[in-house]
Amino acid sequence: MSQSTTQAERLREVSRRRREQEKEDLRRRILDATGSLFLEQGYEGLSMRQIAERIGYSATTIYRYYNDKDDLLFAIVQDGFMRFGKELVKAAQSSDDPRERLAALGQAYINFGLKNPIYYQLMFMQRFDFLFESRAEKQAPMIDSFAVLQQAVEQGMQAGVLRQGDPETTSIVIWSVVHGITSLAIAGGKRFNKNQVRESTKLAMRMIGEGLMAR
Amino acid sequence: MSQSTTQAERLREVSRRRREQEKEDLRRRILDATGSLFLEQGYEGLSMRQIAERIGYSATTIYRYYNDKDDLLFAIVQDGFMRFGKELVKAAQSSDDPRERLAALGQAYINFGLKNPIYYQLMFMQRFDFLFESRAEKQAPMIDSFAVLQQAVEQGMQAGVLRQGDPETTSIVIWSVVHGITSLAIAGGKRFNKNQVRESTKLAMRMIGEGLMAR
DNA sequence: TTATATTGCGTAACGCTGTTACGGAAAGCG
DNA sequence: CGCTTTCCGTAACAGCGTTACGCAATATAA
Repeated sequence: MSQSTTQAERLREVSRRRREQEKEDLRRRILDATGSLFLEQGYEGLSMRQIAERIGYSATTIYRYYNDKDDLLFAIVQDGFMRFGKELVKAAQSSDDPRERLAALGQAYINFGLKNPIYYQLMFMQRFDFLFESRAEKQAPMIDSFAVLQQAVEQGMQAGVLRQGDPETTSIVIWSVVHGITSLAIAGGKRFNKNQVRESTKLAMRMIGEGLMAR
Repeated sequence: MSQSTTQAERLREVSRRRREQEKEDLRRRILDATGSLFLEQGYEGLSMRQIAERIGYSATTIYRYYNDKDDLLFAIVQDGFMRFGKELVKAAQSSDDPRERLAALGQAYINFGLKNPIYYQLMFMQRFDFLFESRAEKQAPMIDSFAVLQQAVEQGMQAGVLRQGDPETTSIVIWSVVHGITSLAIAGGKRFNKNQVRESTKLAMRMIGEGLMAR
């Protein structure tokens, strides 16, 4: 029955796993609470004490799971980039045609920003520094998101749809366009209405089409 | 000699002016201290008490000259936009050719961001909300800066250099490109080196040239 | 079962922050 | 000289991120 493990040893094992699971759960609860509170209060007005209150723990407890507030925010940004990356991947898979794929990527980028403005501001405007900060090599989600675009660009070049050149540079320029429109749309609020966003997007797409695509 | 004004009246007048001048001076000193401190400490880590200490006053005194910290920051942003606007105007005046003018504007925009990264982050990333917030109709510097670009676009369209279309939309798209490159260059730091910035700028200019210019 | 070791968490505190109520000193003014 | 206005500092409030410390509960071993 017990193959070289006593009952006590097995109990110790499951007990250890349960405690690890509880730790993971609490860590997740902290992250979720931070996320929801962040959506309500925004970047400023997000405090450790409020997060703690929401999950029913003391503020100091958070420090057993995250080094400091920046660490917690970095996790939020990571979470955002994972969702962002998924949207981009979904868009990239929506078509096999490189041209349509790039258009879908651009639209997916802008849509993400418009649907998650608070997160977008954190990820790309307020804490832009996280994007390039090497945080114990844990910045995979950011890199992956860019990789999706760059890969599409490379495919476009190989297929002869995009003009030849450095894929990274081309990706950066495309990123610049969609980021600019997105951030302007978010900040503009009422002054920059939906129609203007749509028109700008349309014109930007055409500009990319005629400025970067091969003919 | 005294044309219907007594000496006492004249004294009262100059005294009043002197006090007004002193108020203006102090207001300016607060703004300058905030600016220099902001350049050193950045957006976070800029406190009323530090500003006060730098000018030799109590922290509460600042509140006699600015409503709150946001009001003070708004003044800083205004200051930044005045300098920004001047750079743009200078660039616009550098050439009579609409094509060259637009290129100069784009380059001036990017240069401003690279030379004043701290200010650029405040103006266009951290407190982007100031851009569109109507603060007692005091947002002229922001509007003016955009106006310079939009005017150049209109001239370009009239001259047949730029493709016909809504000047505002075209301006937004151009702004998006330069803003994207600038913010990426600032945030990227070492990862996004000067050469990449130059290459991206060059490609972006060409994209604008072939995507928005008439042929 | 009992004793020891480890883990998990809260309390209290430090030095900050933005902001306000209040009082006192100085200057203007008749 | 006396009154009024202007100007500014002190003290305080509530809140912030963060840390040192200690207690209680649990796990482990005898």
